[in-house]
Amino acid sequence: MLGLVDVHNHSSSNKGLSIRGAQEEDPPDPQLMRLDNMLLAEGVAGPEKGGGSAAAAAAAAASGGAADNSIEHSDYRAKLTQIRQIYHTELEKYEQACNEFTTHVMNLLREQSRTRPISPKEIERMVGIIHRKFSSIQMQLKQSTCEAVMILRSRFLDARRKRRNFSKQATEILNEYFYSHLSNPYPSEEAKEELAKKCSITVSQGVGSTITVSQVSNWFGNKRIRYKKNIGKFQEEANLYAAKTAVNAAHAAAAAVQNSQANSPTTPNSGFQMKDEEFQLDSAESKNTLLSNMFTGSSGSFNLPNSGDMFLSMQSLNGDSYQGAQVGANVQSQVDTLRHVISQTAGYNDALGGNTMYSPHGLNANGGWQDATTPSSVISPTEGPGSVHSDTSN
DNA sequence: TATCATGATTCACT
DNA sequence: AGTGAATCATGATA
Repeated sequence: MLGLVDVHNHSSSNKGLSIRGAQEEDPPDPQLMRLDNMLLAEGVAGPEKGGGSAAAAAAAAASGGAADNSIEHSDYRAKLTQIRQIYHTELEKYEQACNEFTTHVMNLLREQSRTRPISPKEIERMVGIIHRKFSSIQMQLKQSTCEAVMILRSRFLDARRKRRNFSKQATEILNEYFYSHLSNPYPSEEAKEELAKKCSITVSQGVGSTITVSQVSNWFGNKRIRYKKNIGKFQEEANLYAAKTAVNAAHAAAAAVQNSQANSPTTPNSGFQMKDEEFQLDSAESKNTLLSNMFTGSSGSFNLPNSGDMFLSMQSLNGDSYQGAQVGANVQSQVDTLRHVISQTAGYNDALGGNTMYSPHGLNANGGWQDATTPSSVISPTEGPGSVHSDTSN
């Protein structure tokens, strides 16, 4: 049985006086057994190595959570280690105190034995009392340790079982990504990690509140499905974020234009300018045609020498220069935003119940998102299933 | 307290 | 393994 104060091992200094018997007298306490078993199971008692990881894994398995538990695990382990340390420190203190007290009593008895006869039975009785007293103290320690572990564990589980809303900033970051990648809202593993990191940095939900990659995945899963289910409901939100990112895109593009003009002063007119007057076209249709031409129908598979250079990117889209290779993330985001902004300025009425302003260009006929890596997935910004430009023009 | 919003879970599918 | 869809469970709000 672990953790019981074994005075025998420490009482060699009690010359001549036997102090055995205390434990033999006590029947095994079932409650103490339970506490010991639990502490062992939780990795608080027992061998130091790997303490708590099994329990954390068990807790994770019990919660049925996804694979991305490393952060929670390390959190859990760290706290369990803390509890473990406190437990062992206290235990040691109690052992020491018990020994010291026993020694002290022994010395007293020894002194008394000069003036009166002291039977071994009396000594045993005294030692028994001391041991029982310290055992009960130990029991309390074990009990409170168990409680601490239970609390930690329940918190660990609750954090995953209970739903907690993300902070506004975190939701904003996720939404910004979603709406600026609306044509293909499937962040890569790296992007998810990046988002999780970004959200966790920005988030101030309190101690230990991080957003994990699986939470990002959950969020995008939910978002995609809910967006698709009721695009109209998300119109306003989409407009908001598109406008937001459009500002960034415009800034980036303006900077890019400046750059490129500095490099080549004789910019051809066919170049893409981030100015409204460049899009002074008659109808939404023509604007969308322009866009369709610009993107050659691809929802975003083009090769960029410099993903941040909007102007050069657009020029490189002419002809067959796009390769269907890796999408420049920044430009893709800007492209999505621009599509939205352009469709937004195409004369649709905001008052029309909201299912017209932001056409779900990223959705294909089956209601699924186009695969951005498939060059054949030609889709016009407003030619998706939710496209209602013909309706709204009436 | 009813209702909606939303994060998490489950399951089937590819 | 990643995703869509359905569903659950809880938080927020009117």
